[in-house]
Amino acid sequence: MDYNYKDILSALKHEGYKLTPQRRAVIQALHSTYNHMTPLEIFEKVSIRSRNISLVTIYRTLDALEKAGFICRLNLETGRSGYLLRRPRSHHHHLVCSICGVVVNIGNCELEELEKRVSEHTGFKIISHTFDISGICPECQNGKIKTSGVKI
Amino acid sequence: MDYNYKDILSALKHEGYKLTPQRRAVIQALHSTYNHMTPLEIFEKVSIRSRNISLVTIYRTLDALEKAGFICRLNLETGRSGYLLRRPRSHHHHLVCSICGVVVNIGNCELEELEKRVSEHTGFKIISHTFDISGICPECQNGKIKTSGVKI
DNA sequence: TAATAAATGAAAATTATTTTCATCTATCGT
DNA sequence: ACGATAGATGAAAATAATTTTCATTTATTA
Repeated sequence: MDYNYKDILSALKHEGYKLTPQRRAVIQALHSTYNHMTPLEIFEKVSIRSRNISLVTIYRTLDALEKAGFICRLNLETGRSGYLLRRPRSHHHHLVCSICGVVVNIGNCELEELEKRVSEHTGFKIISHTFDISGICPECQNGKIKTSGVKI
Repeated sequence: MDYNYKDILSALKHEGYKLTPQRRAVIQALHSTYNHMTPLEIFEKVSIRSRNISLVTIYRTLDALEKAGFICRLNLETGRSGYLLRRPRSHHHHLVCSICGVVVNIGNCELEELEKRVSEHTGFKIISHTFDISGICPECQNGKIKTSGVKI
């Protein structure tokens, strides 16, 4: 089950956040695509419609949304951060195309068993794992130039 | 099999890099610990012995060493980069303590099978994967404050 | 509708990293 | 050992991402 726009608004409100036009705009932007966006990209996207938002607010909103668990943060190869709506809500990983940046989710994470063995072997108390795969998506393999998202 | 100081020097030379005192110092610093270090930390460590190195050179040397495959780069939780000598040379992953930063290697990567399934399912040509686990090491679970490395 | 805690924007501050360019030096052929 | 030279270095500036500060505004709730 994915989060939708209304889900997020009411959940945020329930957690004590105020529903400002800026926050609505950021959530809407994230909700409108399946691709990851950097804070700057979100800023640019949101700014097309209304001039009433600053990049700082984007950063702050993304922090809040990430803490509240509504979005995923990607460590992009460039060292920057990319964000996308959490789809699905359950634990999953991301497959990111090195060329066009399209993101495909990988569900059915099968790493818990490995994680358990690692814990037993090292004595670490495991908090989390990240598993990101990069590769070339089918479209880019065919030489098409493409930058929009695809849902799988 | 790990890389050692001499291995790296001769391999670098063989690849056309000049063996400058600065590069020797960076390699030595990386070789002296099993923990990851940021470029700044390496700079500070190296600067204790000699004043003859600039942070820029650290960055450039790390780039070269990473391209040549002698060191691993970690995407730290802070969004910064941490570097450590490639030990062992073979494919492996890192378990990083969220508190003290100690790094433990995880060999016998068992993700190739998963990677293959992902490739078949999505049509992506897989280039690489990252799998990083964070947790609390045994020492930090016991409340000890500790910042030095441990080899496992 | 008023009170107020939280959110915002503008600007500056911080921090990481890269680039530019003049100078220097490790290496190689003699 | 010596000189030529491609490559390496350092200083400073440029770039870029992110965070902080603080005065002002606003969504919420009584």
